[in-house]
Amino acid sequence: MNITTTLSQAVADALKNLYGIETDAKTIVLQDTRKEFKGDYTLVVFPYVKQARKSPEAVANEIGEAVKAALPLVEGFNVIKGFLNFEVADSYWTSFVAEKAADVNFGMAEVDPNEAPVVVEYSSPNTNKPLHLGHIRNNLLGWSVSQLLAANGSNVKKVNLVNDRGIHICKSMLAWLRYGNGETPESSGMKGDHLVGKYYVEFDKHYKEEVKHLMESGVEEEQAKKEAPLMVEAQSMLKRWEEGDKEVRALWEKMNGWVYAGFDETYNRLGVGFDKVYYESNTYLLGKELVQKGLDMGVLFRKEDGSVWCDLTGDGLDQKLLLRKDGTSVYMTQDLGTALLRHKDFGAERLIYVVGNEQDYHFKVLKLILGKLGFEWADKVYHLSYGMVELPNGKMKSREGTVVDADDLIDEMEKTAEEMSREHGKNDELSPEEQKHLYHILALGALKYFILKVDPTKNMLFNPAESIDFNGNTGPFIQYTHARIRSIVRKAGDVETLSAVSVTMNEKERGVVKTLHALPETVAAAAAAYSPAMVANYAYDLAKAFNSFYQDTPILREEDAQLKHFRVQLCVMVANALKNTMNILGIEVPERM
RNA sequence: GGCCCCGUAGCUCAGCUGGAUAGAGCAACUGCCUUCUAAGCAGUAGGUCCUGCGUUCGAAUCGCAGCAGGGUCACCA
Repeated sequence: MNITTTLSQAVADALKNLYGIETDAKTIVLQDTRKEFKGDYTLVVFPYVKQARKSPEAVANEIGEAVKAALPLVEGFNVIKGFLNFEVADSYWTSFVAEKAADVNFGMAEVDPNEAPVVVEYSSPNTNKPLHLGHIRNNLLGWSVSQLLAANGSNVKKVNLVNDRGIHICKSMLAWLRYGNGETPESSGMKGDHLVGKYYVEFDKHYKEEVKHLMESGVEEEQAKKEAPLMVEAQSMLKRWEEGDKEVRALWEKMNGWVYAGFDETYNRLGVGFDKVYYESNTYLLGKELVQKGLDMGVLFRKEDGSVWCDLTGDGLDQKLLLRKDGTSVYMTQDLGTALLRHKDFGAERLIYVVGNEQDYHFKVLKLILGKLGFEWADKVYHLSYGMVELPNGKMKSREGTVVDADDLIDEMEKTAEEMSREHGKNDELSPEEQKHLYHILALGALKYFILKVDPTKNMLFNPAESIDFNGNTGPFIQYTHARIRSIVRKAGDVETLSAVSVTMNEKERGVVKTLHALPETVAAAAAAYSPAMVANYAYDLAKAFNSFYQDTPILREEDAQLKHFRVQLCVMVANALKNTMNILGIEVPERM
């Protein structure tokens, strides 16, 4: 059993025996003892002094005595004001290391593939322009949360819902027909998604001119925006698409094909992927039967003009449109349909949507309506709502050209990683391929860590200069620590398994061991909070604890064989823990750098 | 304007269900490489935890009000 649960139980027993206070052991909180005091776990006794009718010091001492008598593992305790610090015997920590050192997956749960899956949707791009920094946060989060839930034992399925149809795609198609002169990714050497994005911008440029001209000839702005010939034509193209017009469909397939090739390249570089990809062109009609069902059930209603709505005023929200008066569906309608489809496809235990917080309202409504439609799994829908990424000079605006392109950013990071590595000159003996791979994982390590270390729910500032920093609280720092440890472990050769565990630890070793010990509970807490940031912070703490230990404690140079083995095993455990936690973040960790 | 989120060191961020003197990194300044990788370690300096009131033995954390910032309120997705 885990030491903290054992301790909690002993405390609960003591409370009952000493003062007749009945408590559930689970409600007893033990916190890590602060560094400046002696001890490992601290119980705050203030909550019990009233019932015990004694001073905090007296209560702490009495509980301390009782627990110490009950648990041999508790070697001693000290009391400072109302704080009871338990001192856990070294033997507990050393046997923990001896037991777990050989477990390369310590702290990582096994996944049962037969269990009902947790379905995570993320990425979900539009196919009219390339991926940018905002998408990067989404992709990294989606991937990492999937890894995190899997590390906590969930059977995770990652899905992507590609928005491959709609007016925005028609705009790119139309502009390409008009101004493209048959340009292709091959003919131009341009990545497919960038090429299509180029024509999306092109459309916007010409469209704005048309609107401007119309307004100059006296047309109202709103009217002009609707009447501009390009817009009219894009609309008619969308209509032809929906009617299955062969020509339009062929062009649509061609250009989407370019985009997918481009996306795949970016996904590969980012190291993310999916178990299943849905396309909106296949799912956008879903949800209409649900509307009928809702009408039959009386949870939806039809207005005089024929449009269908859901009344959410009883829930403190507005009325929500589900079918236009012409019978066509809206985003919400589709999302209801795809949720049902996904529920059926996977028999999912949970449906997680990694979508920015600007859609909080949408998902609130989605869950409500699913509930009203009688789906008991509505409360299994979880919107993993993440904050926006801002730049030092403000928000990203595609129209103002202030977007940070995903591919450019990765290129930039790789270039910097190469420069930094060459400067250090430690990797000259690696082959060119190995060097290239190293630069890649360092670049992505820096980028991913920079983004994932921030609490997902919070808006974050992306400062390009800081993101490529390789010192301090960064991905490369942790990668470096791993490489350093691996170097020691390689030099140590085969390490015997520790049999006797009677070593005396120094404070630095204790720090490392205790941090390692906290790995399983950290993963569990992070998974419960859907927060890769908690894992990132843990990895950083562990690396820091190790480096501090490494600095002034001999490992291979240690003469005492027992101690040396113990320390090497610590190294092995830390290396594994760093590798596994970084893997949760989608960050690869090098053997040397 | 209604609803939602947010405000911690010069900057970027931690601080879990309330607990001891609020912590890291960057930037600034000091030291430490003939010794297991200095992408490191050790240290100095830097705070009205936005403001006020309240709950409590105890508040950065909970509640209310105010101020500042952001998001959202489409027959767009």
